[in-house]
Amino acid sequence: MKARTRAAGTARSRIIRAARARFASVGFEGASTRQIAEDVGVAQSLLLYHFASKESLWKAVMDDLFVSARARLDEAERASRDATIPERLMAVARLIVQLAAEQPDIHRLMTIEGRSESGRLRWLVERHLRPIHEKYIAWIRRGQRARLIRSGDPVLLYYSILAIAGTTYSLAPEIKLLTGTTSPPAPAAVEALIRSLLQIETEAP
Amino acid sequence: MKARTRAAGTARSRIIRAARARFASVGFEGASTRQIAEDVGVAQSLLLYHFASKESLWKAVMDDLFVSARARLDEAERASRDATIPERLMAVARLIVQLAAEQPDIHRLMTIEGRSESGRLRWLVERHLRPIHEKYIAWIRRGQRARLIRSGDPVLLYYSILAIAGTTYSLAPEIKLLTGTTSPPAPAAVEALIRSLLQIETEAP
DNA sequence: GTCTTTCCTGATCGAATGTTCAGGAAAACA
DNA sequence: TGTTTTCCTGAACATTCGATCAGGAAAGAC
Repeated sequence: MKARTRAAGTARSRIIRAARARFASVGFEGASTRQIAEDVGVAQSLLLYHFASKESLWKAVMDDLFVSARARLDEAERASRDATIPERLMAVARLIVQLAAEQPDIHRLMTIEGRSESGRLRWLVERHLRPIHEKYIAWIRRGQRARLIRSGDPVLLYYSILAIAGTTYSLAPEIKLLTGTTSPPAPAAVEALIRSLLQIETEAP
Repeated sequence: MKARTRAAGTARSRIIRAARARFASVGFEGASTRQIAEDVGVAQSLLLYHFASKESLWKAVMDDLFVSARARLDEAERASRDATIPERLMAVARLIVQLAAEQPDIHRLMTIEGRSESGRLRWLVERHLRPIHEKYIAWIRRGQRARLIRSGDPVLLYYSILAIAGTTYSLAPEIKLLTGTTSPPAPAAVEALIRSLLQIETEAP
């Protein structure tokens, strides 16, 4: 049982990883199952054995992505349990920047789906996005009531955080072509930008 | 001659408009010429009569987009000719926000191409992006030397402006699904956010 | 009127798309 | 060992893809 599931697991997970890259770069409609299968080095029919359809493969990619992301978000929340709301928010923002830097595909996948109201977007919002987003938007609102965070539409502020963190790394190919710089900005610099966006003052030690 | 070119002009431009929408929502690979033709209500072969290939249609869409955008940018520059560098930059930022609000497809098209190093991205960077971006990044640098703009990587700051302005409107479908709000944030609110990001102080009248 | 250029359609091409299915290989169970 | 479940392949399906081409319709030139 062990060897079998391990072998199956690697094949399945390698498919998911290749599919994530394809979906992230050319979108759902643009990605082809044959191309993904070739990336992995398996028969194309294997994709449809493990996942009933192209769409359910896409859902599996998203589930895989968000399961690990949400686990790390929970961890960041627990670690900052005793801090102030703005600092807890910054702890989350720091992780978001880190995730975006490690796996720019996350932001690519989400911005490619969020632009048109499709069934996949609805699925994504209800299953993964809403639980995450609503929590942190509520945090922003709390911080604003305590006058510790910049005023203004909390949704706009929240999406600005995601935009800065994500775009910096998901548009790396464009920025590289434009500037010639090989390495993207350090997460610390992006984090500092978000801090000044929210007008959270740095704590004196 | 007049009636003919007018009729041709409208057919051609209607194709460009429909192609822009399709490319923006499903990307280059995901968009199909047949679908675009159906949107316009013409034969698919007409697309390849006016534009030699799908790729040259995409380039025509981009040219059409940037010709008008750059004209308006030039106008904003001229109008703010006598202002300080930070205020000139804010005048440009205001226009960028306005453009993003009017035509969210612009940001969608650019973020969909900038994520993978393709021939189309290289074409776009050299033909349109570089002349625009390098100018404003130089502006940021000048403002920083005069201590009128927040310090930090100018490229990061510039792309953060684009990210905030664009994402707010290009992800409108997602935000609408998430929050239920029908109307996106007012451009003035986004502009104020950019101002505080750059730490540009509001002038006293 | 005729002639010529421009605009547009329909049919068609080979290649690629997602999906289905029969059957083989491999592993786990007995 | 033999049996059963799981994993995987190759061939085939109908549909759609971008592109080509012959020819008709429309419009301007003469």
